[in-house]
Amino acid sequence: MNKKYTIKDIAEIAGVSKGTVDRVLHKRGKVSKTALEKVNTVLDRIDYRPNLIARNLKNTKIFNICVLLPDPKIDIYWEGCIDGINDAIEEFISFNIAVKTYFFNPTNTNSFIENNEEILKTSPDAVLIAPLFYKEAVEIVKNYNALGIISVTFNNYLKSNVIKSFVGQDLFQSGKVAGRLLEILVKKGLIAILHIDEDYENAIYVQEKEKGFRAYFNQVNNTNYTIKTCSLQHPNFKRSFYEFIEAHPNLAGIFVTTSKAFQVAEITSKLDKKIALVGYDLLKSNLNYLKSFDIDFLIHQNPKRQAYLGVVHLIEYFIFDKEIPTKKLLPIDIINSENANNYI
Amino acid sequence: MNKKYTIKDIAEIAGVSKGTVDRVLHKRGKVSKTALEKVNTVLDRIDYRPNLIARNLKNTKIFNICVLLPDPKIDIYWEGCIDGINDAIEEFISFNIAVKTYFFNPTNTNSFIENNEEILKTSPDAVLIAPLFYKEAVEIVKNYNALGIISVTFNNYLKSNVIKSFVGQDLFQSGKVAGRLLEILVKKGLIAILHIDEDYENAIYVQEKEKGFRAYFNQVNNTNYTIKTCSLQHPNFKRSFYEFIEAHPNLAGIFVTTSKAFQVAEITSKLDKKIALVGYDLLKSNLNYLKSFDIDFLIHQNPKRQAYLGVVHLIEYFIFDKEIPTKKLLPIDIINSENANNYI
DNA sequence: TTAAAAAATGTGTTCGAACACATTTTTGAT
DNA sequence: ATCAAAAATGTGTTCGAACACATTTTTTAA
Repeated sequence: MNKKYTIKDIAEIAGVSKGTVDRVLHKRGKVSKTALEKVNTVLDRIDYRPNLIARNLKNTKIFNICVLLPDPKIDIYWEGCIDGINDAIEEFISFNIAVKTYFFNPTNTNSFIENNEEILKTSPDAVLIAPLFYKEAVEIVKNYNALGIISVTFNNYLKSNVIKSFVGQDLFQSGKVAGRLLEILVKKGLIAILHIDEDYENAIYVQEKEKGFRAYFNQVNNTNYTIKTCSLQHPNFKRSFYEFIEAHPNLAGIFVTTSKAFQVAEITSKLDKKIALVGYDLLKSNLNYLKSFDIDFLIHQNPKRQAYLGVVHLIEYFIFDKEIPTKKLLPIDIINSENANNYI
Repeated sequence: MNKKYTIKDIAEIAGVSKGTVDRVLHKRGKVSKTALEKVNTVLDRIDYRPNLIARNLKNTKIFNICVLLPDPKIDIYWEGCIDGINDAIEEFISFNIAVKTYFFNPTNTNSFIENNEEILKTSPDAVLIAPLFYKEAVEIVKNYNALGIISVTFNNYLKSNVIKSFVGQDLFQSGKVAGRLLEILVKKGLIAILHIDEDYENAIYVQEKEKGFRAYFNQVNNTNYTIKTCSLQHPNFKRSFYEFIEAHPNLAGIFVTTSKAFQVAEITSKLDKKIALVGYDLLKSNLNYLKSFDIDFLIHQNPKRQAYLGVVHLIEYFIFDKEIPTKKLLPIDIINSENANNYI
């Protein structure tokens, strides 16, 4: 382990006071050219790293981080985020960090906007935000930037040059993962890409998954398959899905692009032929069908870890002056009946 | 955020000096019953948590952690551990932690023992150890315990009541994961469990994988398969494997229990029929065959994260008085051609 | 009762970075 | 040359926990 230098050491070596060293390090106050050169000569020679422990003890400013995400009571997918956020809080409990979580109704843009107003009242230093509503989110982060508030997004990618960072999964690539899985599950026939309860035209993230899925089959140039997109909505989901099945007797596999594979499995599990099924997310109802082999694989988006990393990145930025990665992509976890328990 | 109390606050509320509060907190020196009660009454009322930042600034003892693992130059599987260890070091760079890594030759118990002697000379506070040599490792950790040195194992489980913790993968369960994967890959026929270059009688870890694999098929009671164990060694590996293939024309799938699936793929990729293949570990040579679909899945043991967690657990124990989990099992990551890049 | 020893308490210092403010030096104007 | 202002430097303090050591109080023995 290299010797750890202190400001006092540098002052002694350079022949100046610790006040002058401090002023050089922080470009603060006034320093003569002579003193500046003396100190910089020493700094060039040694690997000085400030004692971050000491720094944080002295600094009493509390950094205020807000998290804005959909209400897990309305969409259970987001439940793990709470744990992820709390893990981050606990890990940095000794540092001056305040983290506050706000939930918006994922079916109501007004809720999104109102919660944002509440957040602004707290004068946050940074906001971690799941930008479900694209248009509104773009305006919000622009406003943050104007106010000097750092914004980081997670789960849903938002193209914007004022966002500091994105934490999430490469959805295009996850579509390719699903493609490979379905290729193994099904030797030939029709594979449906199923969007459930999504406004397909506006849901960029399901489009990305579909693109990746199709790209996989283009890439391997496998002509044994027909791929068909199908977009179904509640409350007619069941009836529409039955009609789709009857209209496509060579249906062999289904790729569900949202968390709702369990709704498909509920129906396919009762058919007298096996239809392969790949979906997303470790909801309890999905897991039940995974364990009974009615769902073959799930792709884990790990919202808990997304939220955790989003908060940790911000904390480390404030506390340790650590660079925030522009984009942090999570692994694309493939889940089967036998490894599911390791991920929940 | 709750108010953070200091020792000074407690002293004021209790009507004693901060020295007395310190003595109560640390059961140090002498404290009268009266003062003890006064302070404890306050402590019962508030959630006092010491400022760990301040504590670590004052404490100048350097905790000495050693890591003993196989030489990645000899077995590349362990290469990621270096990065994992360095990540942990970097993350706690501001704390008084010294981490030193020692490599032993994984084919030579003397090397293991000699490195252990070197470690003992440094009077470590803790050792993270990959106990490849079961018998020798048991003696070593007993000695550590007698010397008050904390030992944590990773990757290979070692049954011992003096080891503080194990970080690794549930190998039995990983065998079940492989079972489910092979069940999907192959509808019927012979599946071989292949141990390559392992002294099967002594290699508990490949036995565990096999047990898990067989347990999966017992559990689903699927009679479409015959499962056969095969143990092959270099330098006759190729010849023996060809003989095995010719002796078993209905061979449909292979489960390789070690990192050496690439050696199998080298041969199966040239056959005029497809044999499904599931192996372990993201060695470059395995990844190449995964990308060309000659290996269908790999199970990632994530040695990097094992080493990282092992070191982090020790650091947090020393620095934050954090409990070390007795056993920390990593997720059993299923890797296909499309998500591999996310894990390397 | 008194003095010495033991018990108990209180005060000051340390860790290292950040920074306020006191003090010294330099510069510019008269 | 002198004085005032600006530039520059140095010293002290703060953050909170741990702990050494000075000081006070209580107990014990004669």
